[in-house]
Amino acid sequence: MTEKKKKLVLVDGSSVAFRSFYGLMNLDSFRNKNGLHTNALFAFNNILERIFQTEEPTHMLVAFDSGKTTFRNELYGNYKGGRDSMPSEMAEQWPYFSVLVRAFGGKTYELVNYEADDIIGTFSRLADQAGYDVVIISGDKDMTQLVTDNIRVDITVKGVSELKSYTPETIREEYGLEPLQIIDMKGLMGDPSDNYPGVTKVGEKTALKLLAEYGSIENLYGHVEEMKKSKLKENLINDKDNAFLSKTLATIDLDSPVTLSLDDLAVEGKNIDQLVEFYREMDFNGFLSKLGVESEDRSESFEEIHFETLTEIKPEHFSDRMSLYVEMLEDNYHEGTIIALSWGADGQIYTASLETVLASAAFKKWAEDEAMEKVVYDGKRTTVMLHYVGIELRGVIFDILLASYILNTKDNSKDLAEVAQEYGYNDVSYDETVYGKGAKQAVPEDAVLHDHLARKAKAIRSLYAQLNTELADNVQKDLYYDIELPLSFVLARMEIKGIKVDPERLLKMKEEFAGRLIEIEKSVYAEAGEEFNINSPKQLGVILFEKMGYPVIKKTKTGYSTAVDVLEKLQAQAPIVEHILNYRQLAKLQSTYVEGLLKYIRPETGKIHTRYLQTLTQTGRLSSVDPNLQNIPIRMEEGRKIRQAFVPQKEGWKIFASDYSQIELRVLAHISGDEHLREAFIEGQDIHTSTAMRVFGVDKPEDVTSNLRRQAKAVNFGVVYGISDYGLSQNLNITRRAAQEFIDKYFDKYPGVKRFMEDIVKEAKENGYVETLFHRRRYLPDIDNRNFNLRSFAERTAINSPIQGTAADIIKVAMVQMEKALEEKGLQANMLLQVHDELIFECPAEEIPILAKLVPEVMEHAVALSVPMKVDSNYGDSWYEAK
DNA sequence: GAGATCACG
DNA sequence: ACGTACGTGATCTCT
Repeated sequence: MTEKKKKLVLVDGSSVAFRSFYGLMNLDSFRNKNGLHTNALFAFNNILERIFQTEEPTHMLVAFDSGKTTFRNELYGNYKGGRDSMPSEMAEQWPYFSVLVRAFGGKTYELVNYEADDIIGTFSRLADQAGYDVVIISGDKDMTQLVTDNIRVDITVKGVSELKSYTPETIREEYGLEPLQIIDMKGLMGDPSDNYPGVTKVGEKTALKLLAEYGSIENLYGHVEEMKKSKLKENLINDKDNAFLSKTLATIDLDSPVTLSLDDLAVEGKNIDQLVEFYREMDFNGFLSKLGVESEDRSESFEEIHFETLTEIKPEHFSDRMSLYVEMLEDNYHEGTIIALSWGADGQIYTASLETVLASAAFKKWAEDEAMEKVVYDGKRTTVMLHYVGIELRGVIFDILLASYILNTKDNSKDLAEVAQEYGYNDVSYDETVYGKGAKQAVPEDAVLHDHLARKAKAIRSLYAQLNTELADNVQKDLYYDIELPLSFVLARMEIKGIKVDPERLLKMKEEFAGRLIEIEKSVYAEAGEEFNINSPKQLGVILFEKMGYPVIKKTKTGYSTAVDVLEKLQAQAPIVEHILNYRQLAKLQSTYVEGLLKYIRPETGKIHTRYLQTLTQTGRLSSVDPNLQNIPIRMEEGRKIRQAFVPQKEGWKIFASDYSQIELRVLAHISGDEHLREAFIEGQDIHTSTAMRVFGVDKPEDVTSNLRRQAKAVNFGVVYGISDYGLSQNLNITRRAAQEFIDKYFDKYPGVKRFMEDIVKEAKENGYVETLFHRRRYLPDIDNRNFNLRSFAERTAINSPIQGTAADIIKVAMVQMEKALEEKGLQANMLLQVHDELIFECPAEEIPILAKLVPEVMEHAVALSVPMKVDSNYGDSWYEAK
């Protein structure tokens, strides 16, 4: 047996610790019982776990910077000068990083006068020479200078959740440089974060260009006089000293006087006792459970809970304002099975099996009694689950999950324990701990199960007052009580009602598509000269760009892009592309819509019951799953025919649909107050034509060509998305410069919109969040991030969220009112679907004239804006015909 | 489980 | 200089 090759993992402890800290900036939610912040330790633990799992190192070292000054300060006094001191939230965690590493069985090391980089550089060289495989993990790209055939460098991206690997090949690909030339690049660029200058006005692009030509700083300066006169040449000459100094500073010392040998770095294996102790100290209960010690230890640390598991339920087991929890492991409550239930109030908690509950009249009576108020966790889910066992839940006055989502859209876990912990309540286990996950998921013995459910019932009841107060503090009680909570029950009824889908229609399409797919496949193979999997972008890329030699237009992380916009650019020169596009379109329809939907038709009723996720999106929109009925094709006629399968539930009934016209732009007109945008809506103009006239200086609407209108439409969309020149240029296939001109023109003509955009970003910076008209919040922690990408994204989000979110608020109000109106008028019509700005109903044919008046009436006046709302309606024998 | 692609607003 | 349009979900391939 050959010995396994030795593998050394070197972690840049200081840099990864900081990345952990800033990557998981949710400071408030990561504190242990003593108030110590633990966010960075939590993230650091994750990365250590991943290292041991994926790399399986035989040797390992985590290096830390030591002290304030190093030999580099002797070369350059200002080295790393001007840095803010470590935030106190980080400083208090600092001593624990090495404790954690040692518990994992790894070594830590620091060396006076040297940085972590130098320790790592030195050991990587030693290990490379000794024939080890070496992996370096850091948040600092400078490390890539250490890459060799045996040394790989992984740099953290997105906090620490992702790593990007650098090998000699990837460095050549990305920079066109050999690893050692990274030092020259840094020399020319300098490093603002380490506070040393390079050559004035030289950034990455220029540095790469220079190195492509001259190879190194030394050679560059050997030939600098031969360069033709330019600002660049001047700067290079002036800053020569800087360039050489900063190259020296950027060079990692491969020969630092380390006092350990490679053998000292051998991995010792996890010290479970130390890990358990550490996790307990930090309150990392999730990690404890992964060690398999959680359940006993954790429940020991729990307060004892008093509850009764009933085998016979009587009226005295109920009182007003109790919590209610119904347990089911499946996500999809339309087809899952209830395991058991729990309910109660202070000092009076009960649990019972489903069988026991169904055998008693008392439970049903209490559950259905509107006057008996209940607090729940996920009211919609609870309502639907109980409906399927013949109980119509009423009297729900508070939903913890829904409230938590309103308070912070990020706090929306389906596991009650996670949300509870967010609010400082820890006396309840995670579902994963109790039930396990994946293939190992199972219901535990009754004692454990009922204890878990009793704790949930207690948690729900305890959290109610706290969340209610926070809603009041945030001025969100109206949003919660008048919109979201009533809506959850409207949605429950829509889901339960379901929509009828004609399987015959879909089966016909399936057959037709199958035949055509085979034909198209043949054409593709004929053009390509071989058979391959057209569904594989990887294989398709090889055929298109290697075998057939078409020009590469765009690349993805993993290879060639074969997305539509790329293929369309090839269409003129590549006959195969037409077939591929046809294939893609049909394959999508076939797998996602024809076959996909058929799977969801319930044979007993012929209906599909989607689930709306009310606590998922960051803007307040709904989403739809299992199946998604909010993305049924409409843009292409071929796909639109799918809608022919969506029909009314009864003979002689019709499908009726109403949609808001331009709701987001109307919302923008309202909240920005821009007079020109408002005027266009008040006067009932076509908004894109009106924008075209103003932006392109056209006097009469009839002179706006379809092309101008199309461009204006793209600009309008761009505005709603938080416009950027690049985004618009991509969308319109024009130059960035032209796009920027459009944008400038637009802002010139719609100054109110411009002001809104500036103000809302300012507001986000001041408050840390933005709001809709109804005070729905979205927190934007990245709004001040030093990373340009993250910050820009947060800024665009600050612009878009109040617009998209207010539109979502409006249709939600309309839905609540709509259901009430249908009820009051005693109509048979059912509201079935919501697709962001439209509502779809079914009704007897004779009710069509009533709906045609009632629905737009309700939708248009659900909310009064400073511009009118407009709603268009249609109806027919299927969803397809309601267009 | 992630990435690419494509369906919708 | 940076590298992008905003919000979603399902399916397929591939590691």
